[in-house]
Amino acid sequence: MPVAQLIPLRDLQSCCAPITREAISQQNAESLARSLKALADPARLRLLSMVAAHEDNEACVCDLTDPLGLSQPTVSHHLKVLVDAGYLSVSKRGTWHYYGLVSGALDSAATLLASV
Amino acid sequence: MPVAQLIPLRDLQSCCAPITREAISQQNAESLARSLKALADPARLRLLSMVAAHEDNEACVCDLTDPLGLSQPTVSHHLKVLVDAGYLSVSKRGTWHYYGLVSGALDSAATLLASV
DNA sequence: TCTCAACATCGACGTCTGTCGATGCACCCA
DNA sequence: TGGGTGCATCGACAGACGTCGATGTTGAGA
Repeated sequence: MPVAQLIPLRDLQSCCAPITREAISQQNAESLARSLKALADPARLRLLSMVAAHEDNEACVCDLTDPLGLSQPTVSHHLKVLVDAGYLSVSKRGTWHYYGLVSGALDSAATLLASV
Repeated sequence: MPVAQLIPLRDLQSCCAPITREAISQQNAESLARSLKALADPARLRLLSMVAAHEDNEACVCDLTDPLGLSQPTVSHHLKVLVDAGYLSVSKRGTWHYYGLVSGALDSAATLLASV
């Protein structure tokens, strides 16, 4: 087998291999980065997991604050970030605010990530 | 059908549903957050995608700087972050530094994320 | 050995982010 | 109607982050 078939032909003026497909667009990169930034915090990952660990996939702030070891305003802040990013939803019943998992949100983020 | 069967019985002293499984640990949350933080930036997502778009999944800095629209030190910084997080690897041939995808790294991050 | 090119590192800067105490708001109950 | 509770918002602060120009390092070639 000739060497030319073993080593792909390349433009020797360039240092790199040719491009074989489209890269992600700037807009899509910014959108995915925003979604990932909302998840890229240990407190928020634990909040998501703790909500998922509750029956019916919902929990109220009072049950999340103590196990997390953070102040109530900080927990509220993190929950707001997760709601704004579309991972959690809120429903208010009386004085309690119930945060619930948005089904499929985490999975679709993971799918987008794997396709980068 | 009795109401008791329509509305799940709950401890009325508590505001939330009971816990049905273990939440993620603090250590695992911090580890996953570090991995996600490395990805949670549009420039780094585009870098990963641009490397993946090159034949053989590798590219050198000079081919990444211009399309990204950032300065060479900034691109170098982002590449270092991706290498430190295990998403890229470097191989040096002469003056050129080739950044290559670490196979499976993105997928395993996506899998971890989906299991939160 | 000298120069040039590719890339990393350094130092500095403005901005964003995580955190908390203080405070405000809505709801329940006596 | 007044007090208490659950939660959000505000203001402030320290630390982390993204970016760039300047400079250092390493290898190739004259």
